[in-house]
Amino acid sequence: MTDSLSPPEDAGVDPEREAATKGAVFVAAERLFALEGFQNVSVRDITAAAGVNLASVNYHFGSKDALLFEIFRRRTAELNRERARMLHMASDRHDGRPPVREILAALFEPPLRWSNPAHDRRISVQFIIRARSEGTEAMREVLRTDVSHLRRFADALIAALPSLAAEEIYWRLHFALGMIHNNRFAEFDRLHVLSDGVTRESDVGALLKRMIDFAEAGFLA
Amino acid sequence: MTDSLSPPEDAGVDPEREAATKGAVFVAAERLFALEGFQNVSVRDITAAAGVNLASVNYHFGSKDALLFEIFRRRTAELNRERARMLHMASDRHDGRPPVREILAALFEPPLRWSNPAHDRRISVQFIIRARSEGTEAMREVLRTDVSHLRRFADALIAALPSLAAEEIYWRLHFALGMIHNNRFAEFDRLHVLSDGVTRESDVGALLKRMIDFAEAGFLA
DNA sequence: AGTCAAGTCGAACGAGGGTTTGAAACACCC
DNA sequence: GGGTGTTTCAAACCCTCGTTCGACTTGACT
Repeated sequence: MTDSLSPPEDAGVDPEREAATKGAVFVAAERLFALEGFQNVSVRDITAAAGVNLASVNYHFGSKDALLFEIFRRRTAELNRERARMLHMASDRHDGRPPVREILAALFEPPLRWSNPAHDRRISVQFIIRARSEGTEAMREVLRTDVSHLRRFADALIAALPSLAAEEIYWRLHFALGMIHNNRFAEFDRLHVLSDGVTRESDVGALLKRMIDFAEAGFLA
Repeated sequence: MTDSLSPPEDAGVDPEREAATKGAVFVAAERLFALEGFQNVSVRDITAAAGVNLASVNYHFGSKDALLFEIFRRRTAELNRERARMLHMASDRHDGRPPVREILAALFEPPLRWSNPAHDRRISVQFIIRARSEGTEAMREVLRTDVSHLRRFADALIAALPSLAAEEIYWRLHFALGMIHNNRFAEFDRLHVLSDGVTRESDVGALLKRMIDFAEAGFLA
């Protein structure tokens, strides 16, 4: 959409390869928004962190809200694509009817894999989670109405659990999603305090297994 | 804490019975914050909705943030008190070692009962949920460090599940809490769209049972 | 009636915010 | 090398917001 402005026209999904300033703004904004919250970050904060001029945000993105929305669209698209890919592969492995456990893995693994401390997109995951509660009206409109991606998962779960009413599936899917959305830095901090340091957020592999175990049991109950 | 300012000194927890203006501000602010988000509501919005003068917020509460914090403290205290009461009753019924299901009921039922559309505190629940992601630094400090209330539940669960490592309990408690925090109006809207209107948020009794069933299965897995 | 503290009111202050502007710098092509 | 379109820059604009101020009203007590 905004690519018509950038001369190199890389036509790619890689933000860092765009016009240098635009990419720097994108990256700095995502980081600050994810760490500090949307309303707590000013355009001046972003441009200062990116080392570019104040007017860059409005020139390259139109407005602060449009910048936010563009980050949101790109990151959610990437996440949904990865989830759909995993679900599709699981479907292929099981003649179109994957078991609950693999459906949940397709739902949980992408955001959790990205949450690895060594991973670049750790910040993207926090951004997406934040968008869910602090997003602008435009973002919330998308989140509320665009459920096509979730429908694939709901349908797969309905097929995997034929004895369960569809209404039940929807509610349990809602619960499972809540488990993901709660994976904010602040919540990990609290858990760390509560458990006296026993829980280690860094071991995302173990966390993924725990989440799948918990949710699978809930679905099979 | 702020009672020293109100002449009638009702010494109660009922906000509406304070000095008329202060109570009106409290109620209007809670409602607006819960519905619109903390940063999207100005002091002018609050005082206009309450039908009082602009300066009332600073006169009665000190600052906008202090008003937010006072609402937060009162509502979380009420919620924690109710949860502790239910946990205590369950403990009495089972010689100090209540089963998982009753512990979860003590955790889930208070906020869900208050979420009933007919209930006054429906708005308070949404306020508390919002505080978790959009709260001020002071609120997040409390949420991060004051885990004494959760510890009671963690201990009860550890006692109820002696074969499970404490680390596992903490993680599963984290998941269960995520299920609650996801009960925002916006999330219910999305679920409603996804299920084509099958799911009914209004039936909180059925929702409570579904949540307990799901979480109990996860703990017993 | 007089006094004093508490509360209310309209008005203004000052800071911080997003956005706009117009000129300068740059890159590219004929 | 001139011309053209794009990008960068410093500065300013303009609005909203939280807060404060000083005067006025109210009510209780002496």
